[in-house]
Amino acid sequence: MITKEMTSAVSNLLVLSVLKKGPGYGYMIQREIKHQSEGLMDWTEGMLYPVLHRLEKQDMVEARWGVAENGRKRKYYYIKEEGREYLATGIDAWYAVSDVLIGMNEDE
Amino acid sequence: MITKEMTSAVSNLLVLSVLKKGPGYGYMIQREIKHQSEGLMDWTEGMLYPVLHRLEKQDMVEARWGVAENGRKRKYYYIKEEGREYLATGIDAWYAVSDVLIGMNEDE
DNA sequence: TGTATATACCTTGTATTGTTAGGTATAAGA
DNA sequence: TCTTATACCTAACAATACAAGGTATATACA
Repeated sequence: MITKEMTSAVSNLLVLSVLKKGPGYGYMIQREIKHQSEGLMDWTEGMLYPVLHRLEKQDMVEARWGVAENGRKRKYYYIKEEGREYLATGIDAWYAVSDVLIGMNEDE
Repeated sequence: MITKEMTSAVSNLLVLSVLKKGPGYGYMIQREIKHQSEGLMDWTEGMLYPVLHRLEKQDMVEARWGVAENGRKRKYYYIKEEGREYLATGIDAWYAVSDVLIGMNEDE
């Protein structure tokens, strides 16, 4: 029961987490997140592409059209320094929120 | 740097976490969350009250007008069984998402 | 050859919701 | 008296997940 709000909260972070390890393109990122989450997070394209476009507009990633081995066109995304910083601070923030949630629920 | 999306993702859970320990009213819930988060989460009223009204409409809490010791009117909220269940599954989901995020960032 | 599936990109409309900015009212303290 | 804290509320705006649509090419299979 991953709420859409939780999805929203981590979408940027998960995409950047993928790109941190190397360039990626939309379809590949979608499958990678699905794989890494063991099917828990299976984003629609209407979810994925706007995220990528937003990250690009915010200068966290850079997009370049490229060609795959099979000749198919692909838009590759590369993480930028700002993206790395955003990811690092975002993960810290996630931990901070987690701590609050856990702290308020551990003592019965 | 808690994003608004993260706030959105835990707002229900934090309010229910407070009410799990006993009845509460708006202003008290707001301060309690601010206190428990050490100031990290300081919600505006325009944020808090819609959350409470939503939880009520979704039958996760019950609201009853009451009177404080000083004679001031207060709207007290009581968690319902559905609220407890939502909280439990919500926390599980939060852990699951956390695991994915951590898993994608631990191996360098 | 035809066709279904996987790959690969995109946008638009709808509903939800955080934020900002307002409003009302009472109790306590200076 | 006046300010601050307490205590509730709503409306307008902007951001965004999701559903549903669109286009196009490569591959596998009948």
